[in-house]
Amino acid sequence: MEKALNWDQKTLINELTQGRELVKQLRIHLNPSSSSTGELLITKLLSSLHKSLLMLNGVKSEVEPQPTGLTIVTTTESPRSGSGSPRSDYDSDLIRDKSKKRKTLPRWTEQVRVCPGTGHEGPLDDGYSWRKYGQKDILGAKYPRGYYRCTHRNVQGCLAIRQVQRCDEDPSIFSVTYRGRHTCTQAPHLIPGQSPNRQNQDQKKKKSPETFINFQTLEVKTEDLDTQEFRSSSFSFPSTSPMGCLEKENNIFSSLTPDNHFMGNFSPPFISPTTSESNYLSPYRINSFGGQNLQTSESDLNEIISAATSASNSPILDLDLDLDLDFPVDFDSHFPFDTPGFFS
DNA sequence: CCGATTTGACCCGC
DNA sequence: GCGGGTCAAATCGG
Repeated sequence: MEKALNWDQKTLINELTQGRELVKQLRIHLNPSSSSTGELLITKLLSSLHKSLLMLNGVKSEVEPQPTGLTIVTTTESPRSGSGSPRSDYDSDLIRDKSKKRKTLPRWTEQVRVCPGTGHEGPLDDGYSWRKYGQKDILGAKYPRGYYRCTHRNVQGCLAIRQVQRCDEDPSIFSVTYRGRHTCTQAPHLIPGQSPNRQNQDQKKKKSPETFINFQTLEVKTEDLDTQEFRSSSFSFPSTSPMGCLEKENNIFSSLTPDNHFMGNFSPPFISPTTSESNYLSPYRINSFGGQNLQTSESDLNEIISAATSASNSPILDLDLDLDLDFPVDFDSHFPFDTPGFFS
């Protein structure tokens, strides 16, 4: 998307990126719970690398060289105060209680490609249970846009929403827009590393024989974020052909989550069973603390946080703090989110 | 029977 | 008025 930087920069970025990945791997190798100091150091290291990368790229993003050859781009999506915030039940709540909420819901878009050759395509499954509540033909778009919300919306009040739209030119590419974060404690199948062979399903049962098997995140766009991260998100579902699309990479889940760290917003359970046996270590944690993949989301909070960040010079304060009132914003940056029941 | 999807109507911001 | 987003009744499917 973005034009390429000059070669030196690219090389530099490449190196930094590699360094970052190495650090992440190092983190994995270290017993995460044993050394908080080590963890902190790593976090800081990552932060430095991250900042360097950001500086190189400016605020906007740039291509991160992919070991897999896949190009992932992260871009900032201009905030659109958006149309349509009609009254849905939950919307009404939000609107009545705090009208700003809706507009500032964290939002990011991912370009996801269904792997060709698998013969599978269709609804993307990121590990969460989505319930379709609408579909709409979009002007200028060849394919309709599907609207999904978290299945547990009613039960747990989870406000996560997802919009899926197939790309005009390349039907194998879906543009998946997420809005809001999952506040629900998702089903067990969400816990990656636990039972890799049971990660999709929940939705797409019926008439869509097409079960999503492999996809790649090509692009991640975020909105309301001033902290960007290049995302190297390439992953594949092992359902049929784990290596269908790409070779396994140990950074498969290095930076998948656009925003959620602990809330588990979009943490696809892409643990290739052939890739990782790290049962003892939840990738969530890795993700979460991949550290700076996290971003602030709510624009309002954003300001506050960025201010705080620059002021305190805290390394990883660009955590997603869209916790609203549910959560104090002052938790420690190296809070042990690996606590399983942390949110329940 | 229950939960998910479909689909036309409705709402709302621009 | 238009278009995007959501609702909700009807329908589907296990």
